[in-house]
Amino acid sequence: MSMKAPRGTMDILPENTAKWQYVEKQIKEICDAYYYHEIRTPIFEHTEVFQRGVGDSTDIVQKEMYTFEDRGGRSLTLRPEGTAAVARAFVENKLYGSPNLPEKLYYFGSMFRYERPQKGRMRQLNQFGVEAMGSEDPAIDAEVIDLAMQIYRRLGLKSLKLVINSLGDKESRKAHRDALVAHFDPYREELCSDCQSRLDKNPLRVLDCKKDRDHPAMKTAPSILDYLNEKSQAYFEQVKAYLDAMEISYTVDPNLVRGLDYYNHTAFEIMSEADGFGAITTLAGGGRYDGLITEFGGPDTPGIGFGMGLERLLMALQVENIDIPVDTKLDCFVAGFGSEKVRTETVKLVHQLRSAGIQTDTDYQHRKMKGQLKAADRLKAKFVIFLGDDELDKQLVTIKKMGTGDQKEVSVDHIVSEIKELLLEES
RNA sequence: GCGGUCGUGGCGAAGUGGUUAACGCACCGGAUUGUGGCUCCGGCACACGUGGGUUCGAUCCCCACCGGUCGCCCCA
Repeated sequence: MSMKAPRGTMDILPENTAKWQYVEKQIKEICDAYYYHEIRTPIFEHTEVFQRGVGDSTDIVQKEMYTFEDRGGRSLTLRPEGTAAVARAFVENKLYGSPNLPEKLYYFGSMFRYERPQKGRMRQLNQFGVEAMGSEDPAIDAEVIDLAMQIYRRLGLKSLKLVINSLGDKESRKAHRDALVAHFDPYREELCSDCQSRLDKNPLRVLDCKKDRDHPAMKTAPSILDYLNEKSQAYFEQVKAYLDAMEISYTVDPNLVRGLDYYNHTAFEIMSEADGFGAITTLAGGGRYDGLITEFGGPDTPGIGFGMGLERLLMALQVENIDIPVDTKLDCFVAGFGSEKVRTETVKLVHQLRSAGIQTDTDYQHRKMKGQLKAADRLKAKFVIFLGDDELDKQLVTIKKMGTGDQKEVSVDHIVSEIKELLLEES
């Protein structure tokens, strides 16, 4: 048996971590502009957090959680999504008492879902997410959507589609739910087995079933939009008006339901329309969850947020051929060759350069001088410092500028300042 | 959980029921006694996913499993 990373997980190697870091940096800058602050919650929680937060009837809870018992017999679960945990933290730390509501939070982190991996789907996935808790202003809904779109736009993505919908408030949802059951019940036997149980547990989900998509009853199904009460209607209109004001284009899809139980009012999803993106197109999804905080024992507090898949974001960048600027040049390579005395001197010199803040590397493979030059070339070294027995005798080193091949001798005492100066000229 | 497809050195990629399993890239060395990127030459390489079966013999044929990948369900 060979040791391999578990199915659905992956190593992100140095050649790629630079891309991740770039993307994360861009996102953080945007969060800073929108004045959201980072929260870090545990990577696992008591299982109930997700059962109650996400909802018992959801796919996530029913078949996708990594749940285990710890040595103390507690049932714990690797977080499958971010919102429930942030809501738990919000209540536990009594952030609802903050004078600065809404509490505007963002997070980065790994989420875990036991699913069959495919393009754009991993068992350990990385998400960025945002939660704004404590405000029921349509403007914050629009802000959160804007923030998500801003990220994609800043990174240069073009083929995007924003879909929004309103699920209404409790009253609207109940009216719609009753209407749905009444509508589909006569056809119960004709629907797929999933939908038959959905009809009882969560009739809303019947609407986004792909198997029964073509069933005649689907087309005539009551739309949530027709059941929004006045307040819900007005709220949705206002959100759209704010999006219009920001010139963010969107499509209203009455069938956009979102899989999690906690959503109400605004729901949205951002998808990629780029060719070659694979079967899964959702880049980010989110919505309003006004009952979630009370579910965790907090005061009645509204909230809205979204989760964004970072693997999918990276994939979208690749599919749209967007280059990520990565600086791979090495400032300085020390090529030491000769006696053991030189080796010691090389170690010392490399240390000095690094201590002075100069990015420096050297050879550890016992390469010949020519091999060291090749290595320096591979590393895209700007300068190579030669240190051999001759140099040691004369207390000099030779500095070579790789771009031009120019070189000059410098006294060992002045190497650091000399290199610093040369690097300054380079940039 | 179900289905398609794939599984040969670090990477890419030929190939065969039977003596040392091509080749390319990469890497190391030499041509150039202490100087990279080009060229030529040489070298290195823990490779046929795992376990069974058929066979005198299997990397090749059969089966199972494992893994990758793509898709279904659903989602980030």
